[in-house]
Amino acid sequence: MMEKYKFFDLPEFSTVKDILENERKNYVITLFGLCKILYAGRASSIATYSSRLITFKPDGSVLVHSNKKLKPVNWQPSSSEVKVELGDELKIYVERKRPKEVLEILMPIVYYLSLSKVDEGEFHLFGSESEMVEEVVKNPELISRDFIPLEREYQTPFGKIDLLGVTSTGYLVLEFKRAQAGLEAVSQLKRYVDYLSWKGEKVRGGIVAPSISKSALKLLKKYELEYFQLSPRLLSTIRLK
Amino acid sequence: MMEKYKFFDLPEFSTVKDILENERKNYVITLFGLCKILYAGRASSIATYSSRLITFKPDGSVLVHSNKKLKPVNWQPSSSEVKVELGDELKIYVERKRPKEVLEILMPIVYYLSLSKVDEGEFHLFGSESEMVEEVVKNPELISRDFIPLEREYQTPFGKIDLLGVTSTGYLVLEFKRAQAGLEAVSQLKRYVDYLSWKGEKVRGGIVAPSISKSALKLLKKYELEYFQLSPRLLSTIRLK
DNA sequence: CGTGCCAGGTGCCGT
DNA sequence: ACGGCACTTGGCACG
Repeated sequence: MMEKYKFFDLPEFSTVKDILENERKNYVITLFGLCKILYAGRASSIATYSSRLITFKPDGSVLVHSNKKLKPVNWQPSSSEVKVELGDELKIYVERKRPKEVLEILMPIVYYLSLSKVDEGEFHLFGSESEMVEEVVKNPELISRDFIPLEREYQTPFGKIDLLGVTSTGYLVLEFKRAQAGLEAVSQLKRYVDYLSWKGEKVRGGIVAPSISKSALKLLKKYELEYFQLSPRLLSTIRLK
Repeated sequence: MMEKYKFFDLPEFSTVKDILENERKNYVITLFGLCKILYAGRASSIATYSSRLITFKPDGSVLVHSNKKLKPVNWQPSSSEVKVELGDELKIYVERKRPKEVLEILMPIVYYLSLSKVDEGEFHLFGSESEMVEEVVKNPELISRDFIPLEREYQTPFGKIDLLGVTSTGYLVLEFKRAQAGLEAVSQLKRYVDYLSWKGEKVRGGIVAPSISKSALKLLKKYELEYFQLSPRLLSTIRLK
């Protein structure tokens, strides 16, 4: 019977190697120790010797955390291979095939190692962009009296339109944003509208978002596009105090 | 003298509360246990009871990890406040002021708690977009014989231009990408070129990137923009085998 | 597998 | 603080 968790105080390098090689698929493994880290792949980086927390997940993901922020200092996405070499320092290589990337972790000392039987669990998120689209499809009058939705995720050679519909004046392209729309949202919408125009269609375009930045609104008007205010619906049972 | 690390096997709720309240600024604290998680803020979510790893950093960031992927299931960015309530379950509230967001962690059991004195360390990254711009500024002939760089990060009302320069035919707007350029890059460039055109300037635009997607290239040509192939330089001492 | 794009994106730097 | 934008973006869905 596999244990739920285990802790090794000042483990020998050989113990760390053994565990990383044989238990990596069964447990989330956390190392705390001094480490220097070299990364080479899409970019390259050096993190000088410092004490950090390193986490290995069963799917091959690796995270190296400092004492600040959410993002790891270095990392390797899932389906990475782990190799360990013994020596004066413990050397851990984490390699990814495509794109080819290598993470090299050098550890003169490992203060502790822990094994944790972590589960996946169920997870539900509310308030996504696609939920906004659904709401408009169900209640097209949120956009205008004469709006008729035609197709979600309408494919063009230059990206897909969140929601394509028609009004009395022709096609209406809608681009949804769950948070405030910025310049990028306007440029994206413009790209889709341009495409339909090139095809000779009569077409309008609109951003659907809870808010829009001032410069985005200015650009929107320059391009003769429109803005429709709509917020994502959060789960009613979860409320801020 | 503060210890480098510490481990608590099956800690009492009161111990967890005490440590979270008094040592949070000094150590990275890791909890392993069963937990259910409610999140409400920009969106809302529910993660049902499951064993997960929870990390509290001194700056207030909190990460809840499952056994898969790089990204935490739930999280809270730095400068969040932590409150702990005792009861049948341990209740941990992590609150953020702006935007107002709450993370509620319910734990019927904590298998272990660990304290780790994690440091920040030095970090250097090579191969960023700004390094590509620097290279072109130093060697403008990488673009063309007659290209003269004028200004980096040139501000327009519709975003900033990575590098603005002139050639014998007028202005040249350059948009850099460290990885393959896609449709978004082209739309972004078009936005800047449009702006200078509206101002009545004679202007060309180009993407500078190691590669460009097929559809992006097609769009680029539709818009009469250009593509210049250039890769970011990685650190020479770090090489893939 | 390439390509597009959303994300509770995060983080950084500017006004 | 607001806003624009890069990021080893990560992650997913779809051709």
